[in-house]
Amino acid sequence: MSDELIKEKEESKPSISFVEQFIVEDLKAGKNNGKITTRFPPEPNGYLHIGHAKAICLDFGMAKKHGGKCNLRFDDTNPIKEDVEYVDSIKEDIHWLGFDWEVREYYASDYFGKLYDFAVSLIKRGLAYVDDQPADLISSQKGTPSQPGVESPYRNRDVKENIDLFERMNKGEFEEGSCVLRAKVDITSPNMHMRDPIIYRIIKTPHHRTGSKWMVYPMYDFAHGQSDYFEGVTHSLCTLEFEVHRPLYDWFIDQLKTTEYRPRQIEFNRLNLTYTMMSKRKLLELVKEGKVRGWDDPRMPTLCGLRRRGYTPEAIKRFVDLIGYTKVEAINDVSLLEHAIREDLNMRTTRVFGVLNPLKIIIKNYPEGKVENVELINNPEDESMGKRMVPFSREVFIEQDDFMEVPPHKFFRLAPGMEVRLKGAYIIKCEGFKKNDKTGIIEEVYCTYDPATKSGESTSEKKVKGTLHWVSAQHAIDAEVRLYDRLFNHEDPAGQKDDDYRKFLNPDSLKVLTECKVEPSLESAKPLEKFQFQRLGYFCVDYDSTGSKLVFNRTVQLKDTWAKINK
RNA sequence: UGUCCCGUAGUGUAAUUGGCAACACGUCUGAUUCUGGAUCAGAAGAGUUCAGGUUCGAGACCUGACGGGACAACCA
Repeated sequence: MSDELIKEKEESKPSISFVEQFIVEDLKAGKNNGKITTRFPPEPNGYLHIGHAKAICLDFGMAKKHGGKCNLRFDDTNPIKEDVEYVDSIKEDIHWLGFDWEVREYYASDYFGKLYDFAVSLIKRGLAYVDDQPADLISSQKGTPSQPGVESPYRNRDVKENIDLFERMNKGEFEEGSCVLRAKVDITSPNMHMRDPIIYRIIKTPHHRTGSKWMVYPMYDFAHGQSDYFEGVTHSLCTLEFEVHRPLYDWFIDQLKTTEYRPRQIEFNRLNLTYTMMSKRKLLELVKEGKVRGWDDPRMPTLCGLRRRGYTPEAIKRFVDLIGYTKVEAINDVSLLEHAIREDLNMRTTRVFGVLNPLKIIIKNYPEGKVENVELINNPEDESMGKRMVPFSREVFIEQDDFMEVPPHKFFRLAPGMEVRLKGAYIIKCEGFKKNDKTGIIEEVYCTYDPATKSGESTSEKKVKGTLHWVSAQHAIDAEVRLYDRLFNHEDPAGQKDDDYRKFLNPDSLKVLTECKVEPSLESAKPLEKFQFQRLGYFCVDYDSTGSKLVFNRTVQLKDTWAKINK
């Protein structure tokens, strides 16, 4: 290939998603004056999860890239399920991800008046009617996906009566469930959503924003598209399951529009991740049943859970970028998410020493009482992060896994007669150990060090295969470390027809280690601060930390080829 | 028995809109390394669900199968 060809290839634009292609086509065609406005429409009935992050990135991302705005709109049409608690957390999570709706914080409930008026207008045009039948009857008259529905006996009530009834519904004169307002579309349509959909129902539970002003609330299909319309949204991006709603979305817009402007719904695939699930209802169950410690349990796929786990917004956005937007219902491998966070944390975290399962090493020829401060590089990937001093002394802790009485082939760590380097300090040689005869546990290991091998000023030619992390016993700080594993031991726990997802909960998803030792520089670490514990993984200070006790969450392990060889 | 959507290496996405499949993750080599990390070099792995058709030429277009999914909440 010629240099020019290579250059051409490198400069060619990365492909854009089908969603963006539609947007670009619309913009080029001059639709809606060639402008773009999007919206992110969460229902305030739960916490945001990483699946929402995918939608947020698209909604805000497309608007920004093409010179438009993205509104935040709470889809709060069901007071029974919704709460302000969720509104606040949703706003916090969007900001944390790095997106901003500026002053455009809207609520579907802002439009209850307009929506009501539109409903009345439909009634007047003979396009909506009050149905007095009970829910199960209406439902059975709708037919099934393969059988057309039949008309309600109330379908042809006259306009005056319909208006009167609808007004009285809203005044609270009727019981919940006693009647509904339906759009008159096509009861025989092959699309169930077109079979005279219910557009208003009576709910007497007070709404978190409008209180008891309304007794009648619009259904999703009657609120969403219209809200888009009221806000001037041009591209209403949602997930695949709303594909069958689109004809109804368009039908309402047709009844509503007075100019050329119209919003367009485009559906993309939702995010599925292996070994977890995104159902808000099921996540709520995990919380309520105490299967996890709350919405922000670091094992949860919620944004607050990932945040507490040590994930960064950059890594999440990078991940979302990697998986793309298509119409294929896919399940994404968590290993890709883990790749994204490792890549990010590798560049930004300070390397520190932390020993999870301490084993004491006594260096017999190192003077008692002597302390040396050895210099360590904070991040080999980024020189500007500087260096720090770490105390070294006669007794240090190393990882239990780093010593074996009878080492297997290719074990480059400590074993009787073997030499290893204590990173940043000296090369030591194992001369013996103390073993508890009853338990078989190695309690202490005895070594000698070679003073000529000090890091940085070594006068020795000596080389060793293994380098260990360590913490000086007398200087070590105690810490608790929480190790997380996948919450479920099935790739698709919620997708098994015959089995409840609870059956697949991983009993080992949380391991708490309380005897850990970390280097003294971590003393003042604050919640959410992130580190690489050398040779182990990335860790993040938990909110549970107190002045006297540090608690760390393991975000993700480092790749471990030794563990792989060992299998 | 319906309508709609989808089907490209193990996984997720590409393929200049018809010119004989690329990237990322993962996997496996090797180099390097005071992190068995990172980095670097390289390899294996799909002939695009199947069968027809249109075409000089099809992953892409058409038809039909097959497979997966969505739709029967007074949820969103």
